[in-house]
Amino acid sequence: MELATKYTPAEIEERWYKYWIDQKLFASKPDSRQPYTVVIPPPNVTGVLHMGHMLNNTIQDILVRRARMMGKNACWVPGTDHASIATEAKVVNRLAQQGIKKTDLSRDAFLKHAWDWTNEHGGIILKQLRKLGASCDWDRTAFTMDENRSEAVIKVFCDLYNKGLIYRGVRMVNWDPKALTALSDEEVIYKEEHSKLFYLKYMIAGEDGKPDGSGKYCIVATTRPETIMGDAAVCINPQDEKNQWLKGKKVIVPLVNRVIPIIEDEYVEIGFGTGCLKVTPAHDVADYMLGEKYNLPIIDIFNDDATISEAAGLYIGQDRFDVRKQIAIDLEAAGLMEKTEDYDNKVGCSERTGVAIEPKLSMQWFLKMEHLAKPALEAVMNDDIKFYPAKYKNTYRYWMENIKDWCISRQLWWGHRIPAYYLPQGGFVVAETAEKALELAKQKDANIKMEDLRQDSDCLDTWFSSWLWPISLFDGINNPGNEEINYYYPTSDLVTGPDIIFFWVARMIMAGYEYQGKMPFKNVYFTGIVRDKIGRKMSKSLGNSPDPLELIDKYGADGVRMGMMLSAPAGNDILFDDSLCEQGRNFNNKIWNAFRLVKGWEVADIAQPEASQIAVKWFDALLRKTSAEVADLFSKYRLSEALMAIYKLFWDEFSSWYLELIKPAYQKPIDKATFEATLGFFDELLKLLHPFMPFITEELWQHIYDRKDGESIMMARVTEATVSADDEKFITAFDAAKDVVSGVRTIRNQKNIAQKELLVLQIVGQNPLENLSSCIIKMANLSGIDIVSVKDDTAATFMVGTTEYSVPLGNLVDVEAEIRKQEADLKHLEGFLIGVQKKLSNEKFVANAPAAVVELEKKKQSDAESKIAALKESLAKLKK
RNA sequence: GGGCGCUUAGCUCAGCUGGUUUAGAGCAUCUGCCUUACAAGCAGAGGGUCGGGGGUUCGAAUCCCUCAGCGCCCACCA
Repeated sequence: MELATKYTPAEIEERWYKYWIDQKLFASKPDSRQPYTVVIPPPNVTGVLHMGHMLNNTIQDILVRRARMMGKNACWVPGTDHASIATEAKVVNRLAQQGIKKTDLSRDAFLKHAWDWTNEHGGIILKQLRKLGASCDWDRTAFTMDENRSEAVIKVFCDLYNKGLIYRGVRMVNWDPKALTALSDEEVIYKEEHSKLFYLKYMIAGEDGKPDGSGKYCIVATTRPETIMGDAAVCINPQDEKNQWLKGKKVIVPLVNRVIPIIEDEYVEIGFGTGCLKVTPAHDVADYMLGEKYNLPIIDIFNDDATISEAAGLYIGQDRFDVRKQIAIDLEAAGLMEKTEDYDNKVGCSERTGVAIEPKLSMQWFLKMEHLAKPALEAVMNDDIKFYPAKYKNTYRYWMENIKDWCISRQLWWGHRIPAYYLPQGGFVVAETAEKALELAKQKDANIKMEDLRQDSDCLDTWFSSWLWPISLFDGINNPGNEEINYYYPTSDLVTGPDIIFFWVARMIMAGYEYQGKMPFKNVYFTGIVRDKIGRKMSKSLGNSPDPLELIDKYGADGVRMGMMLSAPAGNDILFDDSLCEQGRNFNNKIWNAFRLVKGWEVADIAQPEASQIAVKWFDALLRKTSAEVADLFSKYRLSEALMAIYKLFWDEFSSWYLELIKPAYQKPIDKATFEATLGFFDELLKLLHPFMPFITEELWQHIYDRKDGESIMMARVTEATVSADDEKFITAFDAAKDVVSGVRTIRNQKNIAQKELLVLQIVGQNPLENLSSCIIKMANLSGIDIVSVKDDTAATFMVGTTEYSVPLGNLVDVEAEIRKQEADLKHLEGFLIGVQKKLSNEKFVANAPAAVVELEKKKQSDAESKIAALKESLAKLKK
C-alpha cells in the first residue's frame, strides 16, 4: 500500500462512519454482557452544533467507546428536545416574517407550523454529530414530543396530581412579557444594570384625601417609578426613629392622587433610601407578601405584554420603559420629584428572550418539591451518585435544601398540553385522555358531554419532559419493568454542563427515585464552558465561536476531538484555540507516518539484533505500565490526562525511542521477531487511542493485519495490563540509558558534530548499564563504549546518576567551556549537599523523620559527595 | 449580602491524606538540523523565591490564619 506523507482525514472518516453504521456496530440490545448506558443531553431540536456540543459529545463518545472496548454492552441513546419556549419563539418569528400573527391562528394551525418547522430543521444537529464520530445507537433516536415520551409525560403529570403533589393556584410568578408566559425561577437570570434611584414625594393626606395643607410629605426611593399606579401603601420600619411622625398617616400617590396608608413592618431596611418603601403588591414578590399580610388591594397595572393596563388610569397602553422616562419628566414638572441618583441593581431577565421579567400574579400549575427532593439529596450527598468534580455537591445541596415549588405551566402551545379538563359548572378533572376525563367528569355530573369539557390551554415546562429522559427512553413509564428498562437503567454516566444542574440533573434524580426507585445514573461528569483563548464565553453576538464543521473540515474529526480534550479537565472551562486542533492534527500525522515506516519494512528471516530484543522487552513493559495508568485515569474521569499519557507514549517513547532502536539500516530488512512484536505494539496503541481518535485508529488497525469483513477496532478488547517490579526496574534502567544517549547528543549539539559521525563513549570504572550497551551504542551512534581507568584529557563529560561519562573529542574540545560547565555543575551540587547536610545534622530531623526518609537523605548525601569528588578531580585535570 | 472554588514556567494545567536527588507535563520560546516515516518533522536548551504576609512542624506548593485579585452559584434592600 502506497501511503501519502500527509494524513488526509475527510475520505477516511466518511468511509469508516458508513462502515460502522452498515455493520450496526453502534446498535445495542440487552444481552448477557454488563450494560454501559449513556443518554445524550438532548439538544434543542432546531439547534445547530456549537463548540459546547462538540466538547460534551466528544467526552460521551470517548466514554462509550472505551466501555465498549472493555467488553461492555455500550448503549448511547441520542435524541432531541422540543425546547418549548425557544422553538415556539422561533416559529412565532418566522410567522411574523410572513405577516402572520400567532394570535390570528388556531392552536392546531399554529402547531402545524411548528411541526413543519421541526421536521424541516429538526435533527440537523444529530446529523452533525455523526461528523464528529459519535457512536450513538441511531435507531433509538428519540424526541421529547414523540408519542412514547408524550404519553409518559402525561402519565406522570396525572400520577403526581393524584398523589397530591401537583396543584393549581394564583401565585406571583416570573412573567416573560415577550414570550407571554410564566417561567420557573431557574429560567430567570439576574443581570447587573446601571439604573437610577428616583426619590418621589408622597404628600401627607388630609381628611378629604387632598394634601393636608401642611406641605409635608414623605420621600420614597424607587427604581421603578412607573409602578406607582399600583401602589397600595407606603411601608416604614416601626423602629425607624426618623419616620416615627408618619405612623398612622395617609399619603397621596404622586400624579395618581390616590390615598394610601402608611403601614409598618420590620421588613423595611431603615438605612436604605429614606426608609420608606412603596408597596406594589401586584408587581413585586416582597410587596405581594406585605400585601397579603396587611390585606392591601392588588392593582395590576400591566397587560401581559408589559404595557400599562386600564387599571393604572394613566399612560394606558404605553410600554413600561417608555413610561419610566415619561413619568420622571411628569413628576419633575409636578414638583413631586425630590432627586435622582445613579444606582446599580440586578434585574431579572428571561433566560430565553432576554427581556426583563415582570413579577405577575397569575393562575399556574405547581409541583411540590419537598417530597421529591429528599431522596435525591441523599443520593448525591452519600455518593451513591458521584459528581465529577465533587465541588458541585455543595451547589446541589444548597439548592435542594432550599427548594421551592416548581411552576410547571407555560402559556405556550408548543409542548405537552396539560391534561386538565374544566367543567362548565366550574372545577376540573385531570386524566390521561379526554375519554378518561369524561368518565371522571360524569361522576360529578352525569349529564356532562365531551364537548362540554374544555382542556387547559397551557402546556408544560420543557424540563417536565426531559426530567424523565433516562426512564422514558427505555419506556419505563408507560411499560414499567420491561426488559430494556431493567437492563439499561440506571444509566452509567451523564455528561452535561453545570449550568443545567438544577434544570435537569437534579430533577432527573428526583424522577429517577420517584418512578424507578433508583438513581438515573451513577456518575455525573460536569464539563466546563468552552471559551475563546482570551477567556470570553463563546457567543453568536461576539462572533468568537468557530463553526465546528469547518474545524472538522480543516483538522479532521480526530484532530478536533483531540484539540477539545487536550485541555478539558472535568468542570474546568476550556480556553479553546484552533492551535489545539492543530496539535491534534499533527498527532494524527505522526501516527500516520509511524505506520508508513513500519509497513514499509521488508521482513526477512534473519537474527534479531540485541538492541531490538532489548527494545521489545522495554516497550512491552512500558506499554503495559501506561495502559494501567490510562485505566486508572479513566476510572477517575481524568480524560485529558489519559489522552496525554497515550500521546507521550506514542510520540516520545514509541516513535522517538522504540522505532529508532529497531529501525533497520537503510534499505535493509527487519527480522521477523521484531517486526511481529512491533505490529502487536501498534495494535495495542491504536486500541488505547481509539476512544479519543476513532477514525484514524480504525483505518490503520484495519491495515496492520488482514482483518475479516465486519471486524472493527471498535469491538476489539483493550487488555487489562499489569506491571511487575522487574518491569519497573527495567524501565528505570532504560531511562538512565536514554539519559546517557541524550548526554552524547548534547555534546554533539554543542560541538556541532554530525549525528552520522561515530564517537566513543568512555566510562571510568564500571558500566552500570552494561546490559543496555547495544541500545546506547545504536542511539548515540557510537563506535563503542570503553571502560577506562583514567578518562581522556580532551573529553567532554556529563553525569548520569553517579556515573561519569566522557566523550573524547581531541582538538575539538573547548577547555574553557568545559571548565565553566563543570564549575556550574559543581556549584549546584555543593548547594544541594549543604541543604542535605543541614537536614541530617538537625537532631530533631534524624529523631522524628521516618527511617526511610532519613535513609534517603543519607543516600542523597553520599551520591552528591561522590559526584562532587569526581567533578573536582576532572576540573583539576582540565586546569593543569 | 451569603456560600463555594481558584491563584504553580509566556499560555493551559498536574502535583495538595506534608518528606522519592533544592517543583512536573503539553504547548509556546531559543539553538542546530530539509538525517532515506514524518519540517504537520528531528536533536538539544533555557524558563518558576508554587498570589502577598504570618503561623504549625525536624520538614510546607501541600495543613491553619490573614490580606489581595479572579471566577461561579444562591438571595424579596426597594
